[in-house]
Amino acid sequence: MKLATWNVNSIKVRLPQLLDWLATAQPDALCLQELKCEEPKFPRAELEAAGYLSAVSGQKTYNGVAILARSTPADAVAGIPGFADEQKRVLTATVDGMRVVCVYCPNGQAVGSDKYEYKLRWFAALREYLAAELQRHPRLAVAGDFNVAPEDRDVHDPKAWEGQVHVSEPERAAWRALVALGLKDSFRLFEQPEKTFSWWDYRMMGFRRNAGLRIDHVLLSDSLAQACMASTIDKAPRKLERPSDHAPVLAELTPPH
DNA sequence: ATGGCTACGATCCGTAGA
Repeated sequence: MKLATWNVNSIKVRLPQLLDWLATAQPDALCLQELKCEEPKFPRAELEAAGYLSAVSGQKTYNGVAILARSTPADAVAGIPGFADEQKRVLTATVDGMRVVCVYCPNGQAVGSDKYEYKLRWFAALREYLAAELQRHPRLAVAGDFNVAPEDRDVHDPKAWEGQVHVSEPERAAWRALVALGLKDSFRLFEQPEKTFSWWDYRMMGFRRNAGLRIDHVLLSDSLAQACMASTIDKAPRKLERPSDHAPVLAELTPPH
């Protein structure tokens, strides 16, 4: 089974590319971020016609997350229970006996800003939630835009980025605290080409220069990690006209016994 | 030179992303 995540940066603008990508990549489950779309306007029918049912937590202009799957994502829960937040950044549902948490982690804007403090508080709440969810669901996947580049090798120019938001030590510590729950970065389970990234700035010809960051991730609990056969980043959609600034990240798992 | 795109909702620019 193929599990994927993609920050589409507007479901409305990217729908044609999304439909093409679903037909080509054929994921069994797909986590989407930055829908920028309220639930009533979510293109449910178009996706269903393409063979995908959806759970959606939408928001106008900002944020918004969804989980697509071949059958209805079950037992969907929006948000982090007990963490009051207007921003629609988290959606959890069960797909093929696997608990899938779709996350759009805060950007943080700048180290020391209010949004940065919110990012760190948000990660602490996510950690508590995932700890509890892991107890209930040993087969757990957390997929999405984490807005953290875990290590310097996930950064095109570590010197230029040193100490900046997305790579600062408190953010990386928050990432490691998630991993310490017993979650594996699926991408790093395998040998990977150097300078593989999942996001490139629209400006300064970021993609042409491969000036990117690896900030989109699929984390897998131990039992899922054991079943993981491959993890890749598909740069093809980033090459299209009017692309999202993020590329899809995939993890391929052998079916459960 | 700290900018440069892109999307959105409201205009004819501001906010936000990363």
